[in-house]
Amino acid sequence: MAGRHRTFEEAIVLKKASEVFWAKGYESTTTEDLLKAMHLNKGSLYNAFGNKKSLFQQVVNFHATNLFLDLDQRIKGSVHPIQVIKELFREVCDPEDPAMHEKGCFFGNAVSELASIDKELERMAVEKLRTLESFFEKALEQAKDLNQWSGDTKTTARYLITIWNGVNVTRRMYPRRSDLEPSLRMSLQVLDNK
Amino acid sequence: MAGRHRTFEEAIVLKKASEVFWAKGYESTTTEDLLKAMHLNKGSLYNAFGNKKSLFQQVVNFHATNLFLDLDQRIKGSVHPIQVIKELFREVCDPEDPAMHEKGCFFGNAVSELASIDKELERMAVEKLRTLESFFEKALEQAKDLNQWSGDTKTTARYLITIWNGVNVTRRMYPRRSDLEPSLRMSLQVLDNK
DNA sequence: GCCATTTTATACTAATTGGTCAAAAACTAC
DNA sequence: GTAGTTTTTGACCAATTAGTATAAAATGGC
Repeated sequence: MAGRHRTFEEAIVLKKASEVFWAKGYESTTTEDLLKAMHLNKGSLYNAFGNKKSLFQQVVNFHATNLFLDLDQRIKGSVHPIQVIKELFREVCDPEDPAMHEKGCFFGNAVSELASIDKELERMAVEKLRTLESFFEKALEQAKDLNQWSGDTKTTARYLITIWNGVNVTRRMYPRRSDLEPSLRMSLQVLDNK
Repeated sequence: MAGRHRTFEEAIVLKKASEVFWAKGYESTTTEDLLKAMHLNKGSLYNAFGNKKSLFQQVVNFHATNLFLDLDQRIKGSVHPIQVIKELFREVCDPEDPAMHEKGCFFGNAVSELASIDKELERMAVEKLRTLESFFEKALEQAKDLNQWSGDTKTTARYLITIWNGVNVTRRMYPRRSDLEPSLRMSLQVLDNK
């Protein structure tokens, strides 16, 4: 294949784009915002990613792939799958970067914003949240096999994704860990069923 | 005071505006959308409500006033405050109009959308969600006084607002009542503490 | 009836939007 | 080196945006 090489790394510029979309949402992010963050020119962006919607779809997939790869790795080897779930929620309530609080969950944000705006993009974000739910389910099943937990896995997984969606809004109301911890502890009591 | 009278009812046009903002969010709602829904001309709208942001603020207050008036009434006379909370969540999971699912919670949507866009509007929506949380708290205290429930009211109220924020996203993932009910039942088990 | 005041209607504006285009630059294959 | 292909660059465009200006219509006090 002949022709000039790309001067940018796809993973790097997609990461940059995801930060902008994550913070500002889909509609409020302008092409100008993206160009600046990705250090690209207009032609390059449209040549490489098509258009704004297509870029967003690729960003969603990129973000999801990274997240679920990490989650799978964490759960795969673990002998304490319940702990993996708990740690995940702890990270949400007490992130290294406190600015994460105002960003919430990328997929949850997308669902909220796009539900009445763009059904195709909404369905895509919904699908990613469902994948996250299925990760919870997998972890619970694993814990069950290890006799570390008992309960209805499907119902509990759906309960957990609801807690997930919830804390990602509530953390904007109360960005301080100490304001979130007691109710989070209450939320996760279902994980202590032996 | 001389001059021509208004030909529109403020409450009616604010209701119309709230439906548009609720469905499409703040940024994606155009003045054209508002004008069409409110059956107003541009001049009338800007004369009566200032600008888009000011209109949004008035809509948020209008929506909140109506909601909290209704909630206060429901709880005021009730001898079963726990039931009032449960009914509220049932209505969310099984609304008369199924299209409500994709609209979610007006305030939660606003928080998600505006957290990184407009701090002033976000704080306003956060404040309304806090008021809703304080309503939960009041109902729980009332139940406690009636010896119908025991527990930590503050923590449980914060837990409930998190469930509220959560189901208002999860309902977009699963608009069917039967897909939401089991996990909702699990969520509300804390209300059965005697 | 007349004047002051307000609402309504519509034309207009300046800025921003997502997206296109054409030419130059950089590269591969031969 | 040259032809052919791709990426980069930046100017350009049509549509849409929130908001303004101006004039006509409607109202109330006198």
